[in-house]
Amino acid sequence: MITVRFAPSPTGYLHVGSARTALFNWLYARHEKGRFLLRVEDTDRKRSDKKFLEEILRDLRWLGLDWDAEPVLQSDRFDIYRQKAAGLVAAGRAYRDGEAVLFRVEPGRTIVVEDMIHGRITFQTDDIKDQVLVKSDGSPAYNFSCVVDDDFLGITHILRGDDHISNTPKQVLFYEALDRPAPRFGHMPLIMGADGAKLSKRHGGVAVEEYKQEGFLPEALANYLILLGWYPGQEHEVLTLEEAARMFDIKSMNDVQAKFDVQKLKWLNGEYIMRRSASALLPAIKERLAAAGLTAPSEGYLLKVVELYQVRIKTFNEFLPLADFFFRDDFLWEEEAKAALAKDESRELLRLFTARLESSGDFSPEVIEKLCRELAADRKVKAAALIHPIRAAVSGKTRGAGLFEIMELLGREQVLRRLRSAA
RNA sequence: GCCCCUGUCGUCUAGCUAGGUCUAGGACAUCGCCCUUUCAAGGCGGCAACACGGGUUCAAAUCCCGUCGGGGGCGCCA
Repeated sequence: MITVRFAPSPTGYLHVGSARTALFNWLYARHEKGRFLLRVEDTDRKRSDKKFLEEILRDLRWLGLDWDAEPVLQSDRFDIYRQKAAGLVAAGRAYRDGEAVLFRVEPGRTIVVEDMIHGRITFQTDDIKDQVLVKSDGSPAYNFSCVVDDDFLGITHILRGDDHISNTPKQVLFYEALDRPAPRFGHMPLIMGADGAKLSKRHGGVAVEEYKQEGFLPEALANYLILLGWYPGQEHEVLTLEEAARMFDIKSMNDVQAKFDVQKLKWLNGEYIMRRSASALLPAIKERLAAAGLTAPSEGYLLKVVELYQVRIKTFNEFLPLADFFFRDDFLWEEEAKAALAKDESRELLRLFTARLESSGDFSPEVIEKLCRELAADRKVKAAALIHPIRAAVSGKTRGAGLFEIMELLGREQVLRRLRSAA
């Protein structure tokens, strides 16, 4: 059985690149019916914070990941590392330099790593200097604690970022000195920003949390992230984690760095939003309403609004700017909407329409539309010439859901009030 | 400076392991048309790539070499 791990360092938020690493490890474990473990690399006590760890775990769960054992903390295992290091000193493989312990790297050797993603990679020990095992303050150096713990946890496969490639020969040397079998390694290319530079804030966010706040669905983010470096095949781009786990094949992972494309993420998110039932979208929408200090008149009302708009938004944050008028009278007016009411003829049409609407007892979309088209015909103008001003008066927007459905939802009183004040 | 990874449309990629079926396929983005009260959604269509230079071969996106480009590493950070 295979065992893999994700080893976050609790010194900050969960980076989307790290999230992708975690995702692929999870995918591999689930596909192989193996185990997925978490190890917390909190050896730097000054920078590590329990709060960060909790956030990271929360974000991993949010993405849909689960793990098979309680996370192991490296800060609990300092004695072990020191013991192992002392053992290497006793065996003559390491030496003390003050309080620190250094590993002696034998020159003139070639280290060959059969990488699961890149294939064979060779290194020369001449390029590697002696390695710190234990620092002067007694804490373990990264590569050493990493090896000790991966061995302790029974890790069989290490899937990590390309930035760890140069750590690999050092770690291989440690396994050898410890007389322990080394796991298989697989290094996946890093994600870059749209301009090819390191992914940063200006590319649209680096933290998983930021995407959550932007209004992305975890399923969409996870889906997008696994598409960066792995191709499930045509017709299979939109898939759940479970489907991905079933189809996953580490041999088909790409060995080329990929650029993070927010456009495609948005498209995917839009796909998820539009395919989901409106009621499933309610919690996220309610959050946005609450943040703006708004409330919906009723659950049923909100549900209908969402049904009307879920096909038109790519993220949840796009909802309110488009649909605020359903929840407040002081809604946002687009400049183009104001322009639609600027002409005297437009307001004249609006007044005539308002009068006809007032005298109608029925307020169904069909009747409103009939009234609208009749008036247009009577005045010998195109229906659009009337519809646009009405939309503007009622919503302050030039775009949105079908006007007659909007009006029915808003209700007779509210619509008439807005029409009168706009005319 | 040294070491390592890598180079197919703007982006993600299929194809490369076993060279011909590739006038290089799909998706996102973009452009146009249809639908239509608008915006979406949907349908149809267009634009768009084998980094460059050598070599091997009857034949190269696919194999080999070099150049150039992108990225990572060389911490008592992780």
